[in-house]
Amino acid sequence: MSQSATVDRILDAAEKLFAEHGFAETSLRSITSQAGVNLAAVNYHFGSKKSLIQAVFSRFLDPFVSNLSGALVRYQDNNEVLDLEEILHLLVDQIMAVKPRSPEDLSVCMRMIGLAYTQGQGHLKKYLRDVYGEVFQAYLELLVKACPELPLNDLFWRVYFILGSAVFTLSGADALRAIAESDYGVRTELEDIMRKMVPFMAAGLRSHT
Amino acid sequence: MSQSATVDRILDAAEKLFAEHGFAETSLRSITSQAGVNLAAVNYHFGSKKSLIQAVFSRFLDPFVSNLSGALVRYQDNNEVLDLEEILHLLVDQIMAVKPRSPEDLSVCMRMIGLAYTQGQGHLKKYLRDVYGEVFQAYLELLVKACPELPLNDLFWRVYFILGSAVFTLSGADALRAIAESDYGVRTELEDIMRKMVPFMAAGLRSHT
DNA sequence: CTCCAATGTAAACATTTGTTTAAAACTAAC
DNA sequence: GTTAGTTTTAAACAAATGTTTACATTGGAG
Repeated sequence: MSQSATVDRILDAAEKLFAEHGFAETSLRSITSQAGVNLAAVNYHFGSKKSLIQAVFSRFLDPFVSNLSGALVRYQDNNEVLDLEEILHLLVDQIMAVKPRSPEDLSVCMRMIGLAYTQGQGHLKKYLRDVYGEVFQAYLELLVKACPELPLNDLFWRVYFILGSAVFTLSGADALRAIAESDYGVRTELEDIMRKMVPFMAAGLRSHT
Repeated sequence: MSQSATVDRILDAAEKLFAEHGFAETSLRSITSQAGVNLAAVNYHFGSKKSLIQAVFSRFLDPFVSNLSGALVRYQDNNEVLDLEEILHLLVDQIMAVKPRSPEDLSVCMRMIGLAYTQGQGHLKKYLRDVYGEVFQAYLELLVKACPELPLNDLFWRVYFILGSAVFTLSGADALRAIAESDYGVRTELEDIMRKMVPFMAAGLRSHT
């Protein structure tokens, strides 16, 4: 078994279990046994459980953010002004461009963002800001331009409103999709959920008090 | 020290620590030492840590839901049709009517709802549905009536969008308020945040694809 | 006062946790 | 084929966890 095989098996197992049970509730032993590797492999390859969590995180987020960053500078260079729907769809497109590895990684990622922000301290929040803060700011600029009449202070809060919608709905997406299917007989894919968010969020951002 | 004093001290300490660090990351020892009571007191008075979590939950949620339930039947009896803003403000009012004990309990409660829904299984989700499901359904009815042209399936998802906004923003409210104050020089109370949510959510619910 | 149930306390319990160690197995270059 | 470096393995580690036990203390009712 080559190195990358072990590393990937750990990442896959961790991703799945984190999405199911959360981080604190998932032990290294459950991860390694699910991955079929030795317990010590996590500390050998990743150093610590915290680093493993961040590795799961960045495996999904790195390519997504890098794609997004590319798209953002493209729009900045062209000085294009996008409307809100286009700006929001940008995220959906970039997520869909990265996603095809598994349906779980998006949920894990969203759950991590949720924990990072709802959990007062912790390494995740700092990690997020340090690694992805710049692209986040650039994306914010786009939103500011698209909402010229909205006070910055209000935009600040609304950004967290839409972030909350995404984090909450997508991190529990599996359970919600099951409910939607049994109650309304409609299969809703992750992409469908995100598409449904766009007009909702755009209208919310545009609303005036 | 009478019984209720110990019980309340435990609940206060647990609420504060849960809000700061989360549930799994908060040990009974930290709770009891912060409360100034013996470690065994938690198991004596509550039976287990899970029950303590639910007790913290219901101390805030019980009076809130009972108030809300009263308001709901009042509107049902009068056959009044409220618009979306009024329906959403109903929640703000009922929360504010209960809240004045501490600013933390709302955050704890929101975090618990978040965990209950984003954490695949767990006792919290079942507890929530068993105890408060009925009122939640009644409130949903109000929303359905206020959005007659919206397909039920879409309303389902949008309800979780607004729930996500509330859960995410309010459970991390302390940190966000600090950022808002330092970046924009505006002190934003919990009630202000909730008031800002109302037009955002109403517009989102009304939006059409 | 006496007694008894309720409450508080200290200590110990068995598990589980993340991490480390030291030796074994493997891999590939010379 | 030997060697040097990397990876895997089993075992042990210390620390922390929720829970239970057995005993003390309390506080009011008879």
